[in-house]
Amino acid sequence: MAGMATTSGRHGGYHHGDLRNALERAALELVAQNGVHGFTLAEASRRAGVSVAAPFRHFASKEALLVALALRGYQEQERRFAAAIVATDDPVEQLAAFAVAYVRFAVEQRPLFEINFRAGLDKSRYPELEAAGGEVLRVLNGPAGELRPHPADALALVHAVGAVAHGYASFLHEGVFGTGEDAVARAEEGARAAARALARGRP
Amino acid sequence: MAGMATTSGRHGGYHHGDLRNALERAALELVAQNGVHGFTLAEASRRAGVSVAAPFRHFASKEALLVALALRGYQEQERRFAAAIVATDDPVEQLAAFAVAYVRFAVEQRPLFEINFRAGLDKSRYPELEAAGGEVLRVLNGPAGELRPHPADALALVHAVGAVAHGYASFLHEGVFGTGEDAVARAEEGARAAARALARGRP
DNA sequence: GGGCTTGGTGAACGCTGTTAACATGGCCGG
DNA sequence: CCGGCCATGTTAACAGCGTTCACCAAGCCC
Repeated sequence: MAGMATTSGRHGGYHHGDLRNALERAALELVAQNGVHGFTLAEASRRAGVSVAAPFRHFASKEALLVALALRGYQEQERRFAAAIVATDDPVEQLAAFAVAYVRFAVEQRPLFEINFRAGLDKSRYPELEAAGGEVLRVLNGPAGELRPHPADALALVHAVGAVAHGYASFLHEGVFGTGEDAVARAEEGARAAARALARGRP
Repeated sequence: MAGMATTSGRHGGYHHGDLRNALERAALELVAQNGVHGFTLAEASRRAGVSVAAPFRHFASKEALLVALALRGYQEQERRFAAAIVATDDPVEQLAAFAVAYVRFAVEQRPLFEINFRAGLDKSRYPELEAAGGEVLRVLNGPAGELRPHPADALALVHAVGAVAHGYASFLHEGVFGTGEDAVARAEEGARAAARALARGRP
């Protein structure tokens, strides 16, 4: 179904009608299959049923397509983190839920996670990325941040929990915990336990 | 000096004499400048003063060159982690030193760090990598591991500290802590504090 | 000193990203 | 209703990349 040129059938011929989205979806498929370095604009064009030059009507470059997806990745992180945090009032459990949500995002949206952290996108050349990344942090701790207790070192704590969750996610993808659902569970449990330990172990 | 064809001058002409090492050094330079995705075998060949086909006498593919460097990266991690751990007998401080060493490795050997974790090398297709990665863990905790107290959950603790250190290193490279020496110090300090909190916060 | 092995060369292939010139067709004003 | 415009497709071309192949140079060993 991904090889069809159109989704609604209205634009049968010369014009695709929804190429931008079709390219983004094809890109995610390719990243899922071959990793971010194995994604190719030409192959994405083929899957969308379009010539290799067509994508440049919608994206300035291959990198720009990845940037668009990276933005979606940051938004998705934001959404998931916010949902995790409002689920409880206990600040320790908020951090634990944040850590678990981080690992789940890396697992369930692996292509987005890879694009965000392994595509080598130069944030200084794409200020939109910088902004989106900051936005994610702001959800956790900022002016009107969502975390309840707001101690003075809340930012440092969020950094520490984010770091440990990121590490578990990376190690999971690296195969350190093995493969399969067991490995995912180990990573989630490790991240949760580490978040609690960090939240309590800070004087 | 990296542009010269020979290092010792003995092989002036047709044969390079030390091409394998020259290519590895050129590759590290390129990764340092352009990131792992911006490294090009052709450019490395040019810097070594050799034709683009020459590298294939020493490496089966571009990926194989990266694998060779990844092995060096794992060895370097091993060396640094072992040194950090023998510096003290206090198990908590051993873990803290390990975390700091992890961040320092990422900073001082950034190209190796990037090749290890961002090159997208398929460990299942390069068992040597799998083995080298396991070796690093063995230094920290294994049969005859170096960590002193060896509680039952020592492996989980090493995973947690490794994860948080990896996260701090990644966030540092991502620019989360800003740029410059201050950012490095913040990452090191965060990793050290987190390691201590984890080491103590585990019942 | 002749031949084998190691390690270079140059040309060629197909694939990639990217650009330029041209084609199509949906839509909007007359 | 229709003619033209603009967004969005096409084809053709280019340079750079990884990789292979046939050929060549030179150090080495008997």
